[in-house]
Amino acid sequence: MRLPLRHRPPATPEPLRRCAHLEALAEASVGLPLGPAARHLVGAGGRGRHGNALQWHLGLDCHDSVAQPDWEGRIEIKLISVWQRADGRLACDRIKVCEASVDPWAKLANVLFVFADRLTRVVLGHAFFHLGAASLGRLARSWGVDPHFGRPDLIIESRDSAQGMSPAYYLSARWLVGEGLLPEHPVHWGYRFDNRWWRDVRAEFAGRSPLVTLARVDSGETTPCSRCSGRLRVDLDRVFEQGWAPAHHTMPLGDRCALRGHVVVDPRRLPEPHCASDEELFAAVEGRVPDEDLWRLADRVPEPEDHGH
DNA sequence: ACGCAATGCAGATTATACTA
DNA sequence: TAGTATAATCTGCATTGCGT
Repeated sequence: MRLPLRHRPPATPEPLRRCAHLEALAEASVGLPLGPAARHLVGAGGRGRHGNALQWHLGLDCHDSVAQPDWEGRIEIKLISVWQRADGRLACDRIKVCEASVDPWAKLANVLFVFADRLTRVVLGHAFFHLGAASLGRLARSWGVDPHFGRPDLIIESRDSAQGMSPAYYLSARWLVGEGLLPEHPVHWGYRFDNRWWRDVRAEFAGRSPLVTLARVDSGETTPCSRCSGRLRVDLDRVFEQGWAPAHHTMPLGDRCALRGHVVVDPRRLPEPHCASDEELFAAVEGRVPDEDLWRLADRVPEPEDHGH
């Protein structure tokens, strides 16, 4: 259920904060696959595991739900899962800001939003956001409007549980679009997402998510599996038209490929990685990066002398 | 009537506490 | 210390509702 906001919006915006080091990392994160780090990281929780993986790649520890912004106490980092709509524009879900006991206005004062593709978990881009006078004025309308019928962009929602409530602040997906954080025009990167198919496949394979494989041939009825010596039967016309298609793994079936759903994707929809080779990106998306080959973005981006604070 | 997008619920998973 | 039960967590997905 929805509740009234607990924190009154500030009368004046907080100052703009920036950091040249974080800007360099954000720029380098294009084409960063989050899957391997999410899988291998100890303590990376199920729901927030890709957000934790991003923080690890940026050189941070995975501490969640702290009142202070993630980066040097100045800038909050938020991972947004995105997917393509039918017309090629990007869409996203609403995001959690913080627990209802924490001041969301302070958290949102300066934010780095990082957008990752929902199907492949590859970073597509980012946006720095400052809650300045204009955007503060818009978001402040959420204070005082009816939580249900006023359609606020910042809400508190709590879930009934036996032990009481666990209320938290959330930002609507509408707000992210309205503030221009997602591109308004169709994009060439990322994939559509079919949640019905995703759910059915996960249900069929004991809750495990489908494995992603890149199409390596233009035509025919199968494409080779990069994890084993088998092949994937797939509608390649659909792959190159829609971006991806469900696939069936034929025998022989390697250990990693057994008991999993499969999807084949058009590799041309992956972004050009800024800080990795194409082969590193492909291996990560296809889930064939051994622990010892796991690399960290922060180790590849030199820290500038002047952070420009 | 149909397909897609907005909305809100709760499943799936991990963290923590507790027991043997 | 290992194993089991309970609590806490947030995003993924089902449903609703709208527009064509």
